[in-house]
Amino acid sequence: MLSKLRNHDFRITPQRLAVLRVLAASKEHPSVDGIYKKVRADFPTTRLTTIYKIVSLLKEINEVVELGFADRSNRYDGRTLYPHPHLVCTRRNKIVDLQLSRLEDLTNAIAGETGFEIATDQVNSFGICRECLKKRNP
Amino acid sequence: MLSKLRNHDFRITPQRLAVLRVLAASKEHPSVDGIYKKVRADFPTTRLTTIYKIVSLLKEINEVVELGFADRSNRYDGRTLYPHPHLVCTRRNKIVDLQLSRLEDLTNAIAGETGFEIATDQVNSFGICRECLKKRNP
DNA sequence: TGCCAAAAGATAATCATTATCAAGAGACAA
DNA sequence: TTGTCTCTTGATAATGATTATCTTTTGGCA
Repeated sequence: MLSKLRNHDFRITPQRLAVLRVLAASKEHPSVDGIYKKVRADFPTTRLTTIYKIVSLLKEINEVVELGFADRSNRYDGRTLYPHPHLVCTRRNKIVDLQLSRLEDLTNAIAGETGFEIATDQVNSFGICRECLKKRNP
Repeated sequence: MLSKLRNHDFRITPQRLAVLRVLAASKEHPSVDGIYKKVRADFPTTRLTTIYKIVSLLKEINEVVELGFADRSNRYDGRTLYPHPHLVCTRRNKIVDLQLSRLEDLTNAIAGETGFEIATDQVNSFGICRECLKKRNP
């Protein structure tokens, strides 16, 4: 993953490595602030503004996928680098990845019907996950 | 549409009527600021903060659907009051509605496979629309 | 017509994100 | 290994959308 940084003539810094490490280890789609808090555990001098710059950089070279929501709580996925559906549990505020081949079919159908050249997709479902449903209805 | 306002014991004000009128007439999914500018044409004393309150109210009673994007440019749809896919042309920054029965199938499939109780969906595709493609490749 | 709760207006605060610029540090050459 | 140069970080301020607070106004009903 840092080979991509090298290829683009970006310098390898401890902060960038730390962000990459956090992203690679985070299944929960952290926010910029979430990444920041984890990076600070190892590098207490790091500033939030630096995390923003690194994330923005990774976005540019497609090493991270940005998930945007209406409440402007952007989250980042550094593990699955192509568009894929997400399930958002609104009770726990948890985001789960979803592998769904049908998404590709859907995208192709949309492109075919409309003549759109589709660059990326955003497919999110909001609701309550199985675990939370169980807790409510024992 | 204002019957819904009455049902909820909300007062009918000129500003609310104006916002409803703008939403009903707008196919282009305006932002809060866009609504504001149009309302001001008729009611120059209206403030942006008022539009925010009205839109937030309409969101609560499901008279408007909020479309959230990663660049936190929220847009509002007052014409199609159930979740539906959108096509975003990133060149013109235009948003087009999409009628697609497959979306319901997709939602049902997701719910079935994961045990999620899905409340709402967000399906957006980003790319370049047919018209813009034509302009680029004459 | 008058009352009163609700809504609009005015203003300030908040919060995520971006911009600016000086200080610090990768990476490469000598 | 050191020096240098440019890119990156850190520190700080600015921006822009949204929300909160409080006062004034007004819709709806007696």
